[in-house]
Amino acid sequence: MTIRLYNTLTRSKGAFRPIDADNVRLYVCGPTVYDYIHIGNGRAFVIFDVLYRLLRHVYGEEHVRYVRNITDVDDRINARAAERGISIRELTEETNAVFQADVAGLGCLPPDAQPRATEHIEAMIAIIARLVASGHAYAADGHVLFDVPSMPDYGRLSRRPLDEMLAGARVEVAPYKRSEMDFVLWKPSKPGEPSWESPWGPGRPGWHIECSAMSWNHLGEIFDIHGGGIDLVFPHHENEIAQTRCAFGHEAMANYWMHNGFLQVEHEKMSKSLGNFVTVNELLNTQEFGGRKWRGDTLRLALLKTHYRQPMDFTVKALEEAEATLHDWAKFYTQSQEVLEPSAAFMEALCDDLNTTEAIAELHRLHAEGDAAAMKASLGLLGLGERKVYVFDVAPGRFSVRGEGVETPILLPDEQSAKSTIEERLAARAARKWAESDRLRNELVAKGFAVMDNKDGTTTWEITR
RNA sequence: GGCCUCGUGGCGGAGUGGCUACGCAGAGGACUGCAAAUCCUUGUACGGGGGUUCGAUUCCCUCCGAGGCCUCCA
Repeated sequence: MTIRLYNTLTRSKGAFRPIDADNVRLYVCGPTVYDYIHIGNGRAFVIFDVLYRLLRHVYGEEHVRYVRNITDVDDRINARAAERGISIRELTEETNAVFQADVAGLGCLPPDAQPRATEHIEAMIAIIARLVASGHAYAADGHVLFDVPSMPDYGRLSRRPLDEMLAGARVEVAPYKRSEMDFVLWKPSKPGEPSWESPWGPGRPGWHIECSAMSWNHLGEIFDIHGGGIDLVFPHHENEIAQTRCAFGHEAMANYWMHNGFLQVEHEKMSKSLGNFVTVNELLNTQEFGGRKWRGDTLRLALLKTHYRQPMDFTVKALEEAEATLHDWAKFYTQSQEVLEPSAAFMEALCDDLNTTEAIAELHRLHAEGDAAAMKASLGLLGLGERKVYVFDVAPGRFSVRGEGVETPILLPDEQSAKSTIEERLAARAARKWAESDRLRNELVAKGFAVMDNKDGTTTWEITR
């Protein structure tokens, strides 16, 4: 099965051919752990998790290596730690712990490695040393800078010819730079800032060098796919490419560059000033967005309903739709214990540059056709399909649990009272006391149960949240 | 100013040179004490203008509109 991917390098979609099919390598830029990730970050991690799952499915679980870094040295981290009066270590540990919980909540598999920048300073220094030795970098005033004009095809990824960038530069140029485009590889630290020894004096790495060092250590000098948000194309990814290619002399750093589109919240750009900054943590654990907590799979489905390269609008309405869809699906697919292969149409959609939108349309078809086993397998590739539903059938004096997804009866605080309310309601219905029956039903609905009367005189109830 | 993306039915959102996207919402019906759930049926579309073509929503040009990047924000 051939996967086709859109490659930012070529601005076109083409067949994915790994360097080594027994060792398919994927690198994704992870978070800078100074604050909780927002839902836009979450979108990127969910998308590349789906890619990871697809690669594992096609090439075999043992033959795919996914690396997602943790950036734990950064000026924003220093600033935030000082602001909160805690140590940098405390801040990054706390933030990373929440990040891990967030991505797990979104149903993302743990990557094969999650390297930290602070553990790769030596590798960064090694790369910088190679760049200095080969004339692609120079030390000046305690800094080490990448000499951009030394790389003729700098700008290939973002399609910014060097001369145009120079002409259009609006940056105030530091005096020690030879060219205004040159970027920092190493810089001196102020007192109190994290600092490491280096051949150019004590200091800390620039931002871009971290990813070059970590991908090199964990995936090699050249690898298959590098992913991230579209805003990273320039300058971050462009600079990573410059560093890695000039240090190791290959034609590429990664053969395929994939970038996800931006996300808006309720038709507006997400920003702190607009007050619509939505974190994954608050979606999962608080009622701040839309007045309720959201399940991770609901967020995930909502994120995947839009193709990853498109800009998307994140709305309460979309979440409610996704939640209803998953509930319906779960009632269906939990009826099957079997897990077969994903359907051919589903695979075709996913292999076509991760067309999750079309893949989801196929899930609706499988649902309509009653193919629960194929649906479970297909859902699994999207990281969905783990939802349990609790469906109870009750006749006077008898409760039974229905649905293969239910191993043990649930233990909700309201469960006992729900049971007795349902018994009461059955009695009221038997006596044709409709007002009483409706009152009890409303009571149950308010508590989060759906109540459905069957033709045979029994009642079915479900937990809806 | 430079680079880039997008503009599809009430809403969300795929895709294609000629053939139903899909979902939600809506309408009608079956079922129900009433509901819910489920099932059946059903309507509405490709920003404007040119061009290429037997034929364009789908390719080209242009205009209008929305958005992103151009100093560390996914």
